[in-house]
Amino acid sequence: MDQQARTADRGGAGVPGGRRKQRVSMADVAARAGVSAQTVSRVSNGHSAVVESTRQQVLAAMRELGYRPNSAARALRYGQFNTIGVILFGLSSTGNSRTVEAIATHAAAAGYAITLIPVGVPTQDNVLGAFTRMDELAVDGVVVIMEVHLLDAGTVALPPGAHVVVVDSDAGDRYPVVDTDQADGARQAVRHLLDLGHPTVHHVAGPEESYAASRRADAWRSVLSSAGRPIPDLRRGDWSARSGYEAGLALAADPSCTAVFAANDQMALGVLRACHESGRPVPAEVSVVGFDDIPDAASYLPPLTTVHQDFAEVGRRCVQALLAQISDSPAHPGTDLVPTRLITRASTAPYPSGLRRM
Amino acid sequence: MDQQARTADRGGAGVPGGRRKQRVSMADVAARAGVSAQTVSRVSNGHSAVVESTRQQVLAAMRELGYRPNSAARALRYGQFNTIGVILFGLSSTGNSRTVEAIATHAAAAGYAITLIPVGVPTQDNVLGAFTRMDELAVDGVVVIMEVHLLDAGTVALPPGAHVVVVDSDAGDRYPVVDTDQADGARQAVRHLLDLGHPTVHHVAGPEESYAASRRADAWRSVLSSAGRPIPDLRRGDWSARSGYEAGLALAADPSCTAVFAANDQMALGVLRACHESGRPVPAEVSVVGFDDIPDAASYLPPLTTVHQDFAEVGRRCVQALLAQISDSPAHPGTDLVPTRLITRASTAPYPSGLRRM
DNA sequence: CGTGTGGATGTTTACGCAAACATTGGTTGC
DNA sequence: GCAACCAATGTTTGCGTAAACATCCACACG
Repeated sequence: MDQQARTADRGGAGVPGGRRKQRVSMADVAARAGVSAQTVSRVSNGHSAVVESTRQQVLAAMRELGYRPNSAARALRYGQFNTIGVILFGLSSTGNSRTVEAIATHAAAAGYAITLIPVGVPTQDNVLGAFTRMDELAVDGVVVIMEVHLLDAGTVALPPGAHVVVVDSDAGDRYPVVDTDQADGARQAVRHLLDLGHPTVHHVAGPEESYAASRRADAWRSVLSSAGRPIPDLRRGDWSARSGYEAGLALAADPSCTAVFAANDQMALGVLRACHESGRPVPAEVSVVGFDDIPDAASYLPPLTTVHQDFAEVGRRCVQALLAQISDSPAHPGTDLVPTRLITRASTAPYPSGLRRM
Repeated sequence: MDQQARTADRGGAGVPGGRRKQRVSMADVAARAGVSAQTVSRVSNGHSAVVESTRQQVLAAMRELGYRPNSAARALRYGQFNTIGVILFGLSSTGNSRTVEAIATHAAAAGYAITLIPVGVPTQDNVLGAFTRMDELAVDGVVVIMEVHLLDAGTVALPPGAHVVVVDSDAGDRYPVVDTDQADGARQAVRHLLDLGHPTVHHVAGPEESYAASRRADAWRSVLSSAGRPIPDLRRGDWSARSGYEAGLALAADPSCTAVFAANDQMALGVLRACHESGRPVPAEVSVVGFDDIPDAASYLPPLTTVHQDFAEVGRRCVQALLAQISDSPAHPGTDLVPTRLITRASTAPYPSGLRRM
């Protein structure tokens, strides 16, 4: 009775109608092929020499049984999982999904899977919690994509000894950081507008907590300042087109405003709409530059001049840096900047311009 | 420096200078607390009764040593990983990232991590490969987000016995499917335009391979047909704003075209631009409806009337269905439709209209 | 021919955890 | 007062894998 029950819930009953996915193990393959489990292991990993005939037998057995190595066991044995963890705040935000996709792709190419933990609210506790979870999951390294000032402020200290790469942060003195060259991108944008003859450039910035937003705003300010131009009050949005629209309405109402640098394309879209509705044609009266170069930007009205960000490259470098760390161990703090470039489209024009309407 | 000895014989040899992240195991905690490993396990899982004083001692030891359970060992023991795999084609495509985010969030709430494998080119081999990888990773279930006709065509058969939920596919007869109610959304869009008095509705469809695109196009055709309206030739885009723009140029050149239903918001954006550039104001001369309700749509010129899709809900239901399957086992094929609703904004207007310009 | 040599394969063991079983010591019930 | 019992805790075992070590056998060489 006991015996039976024992066997039963072992193999897979328990649940009504439930055949527990009985995995095929090396032992099964070994039995089938008439060899030892170790030989199966050798074939599976191609390590030691196995005589060809044996090899074929084992392979055949594997095929017939549908054998798949169990990565849990492997991980237990090796202490590593061939998995990279990604902790991020907001997957749907413009660049993040593309960065993650690139990370996943490159990781996959190196035989790593990626495990994702989104953090809803970026508090210290949540980030640390995510890290703990990653630790339990025995990931080999972690990419933290956290645009907010959490890591740089030093409020959150990542577990020492863990392999980690940070994206979009100012923690370059303490962690290896991969980031888009925010400052240079913003400089290009502002200079472009200045070069067109605009006396100064207004800025619709991203939220205060955002590291990228600060960097862009800082660069904007510094270019204006070193060019000896007046620095208008900065308007803040929250990255959304709606917030850009609101800021844009205010800007459009100011006749002295002829050039706007929005900290991302969505907000630029909002500015475009605000200008349009306020009867200030773009680019005839107002020039607008965005940031990100999302695919849609080329189809805005008018097509948006913007700063192209190479998210895929960011992802690639993350994986590269992480893998280097995993195999080489020593992590070198420092910031790896991915260049940006200005894409000139139809939303910017020389100033002063003939008052042609668009 | 007892750590040295440990490190030396434990994992850390091999690599020069490599201190392999020496994990703290139950045995370590047990030793520290002066109890058996099993007791630590009991405390860790809160299963059997442990006397309070012992419990506290163990907890203290855990804290001091920074103990984290090793999920690899756990997975090996239990045969399951508390991980959900997500296989998808194109993370950055509009809805996917939001769906994935919702999946990750809900999965996390249930104590599951998610592992992501993006498939670059959706061929049978790649999908199967991803599945194999998931299998190796010993995930407990898999969500497949694959908008292309791969699964429905039956070309790709998912491994039987695996717990799986499919998003965005027509495989409802063979797998549990969670999907947005594409057909109903499209119907709402087309009816809306018809109700406004337009004699018929043109359609800019998504790519042929896309399941969602087919469903939307079918619904469009069926509404027109049952209303006894002429069915214009359908134009195909590839979801991008650019392709929408190209289709839009052709449409705008046709004076009989007064209403356009674009299969997604991006293409609608392109149509908007095409109409604008062709001097056919929206909505005065042409009404345009999109699909998805991406956040930006509200800021288009003019703000876009579109069909709202609840990606988060799709993600939620995926997890729910998958978890039910994991604990209950029997999977019931069938399609779970998440409702859509039309969001009326400024891109649609009655027809015929006074010829006011926008 | 015996002895070494080395290649092919088998056996043992440990990775960290937890279920099953064993042990201990203190109650309870008759 | 002793058997039956229970609660707290310890011991054994096995999950699937692969490194380390142990065998075995064929072949070469003195």
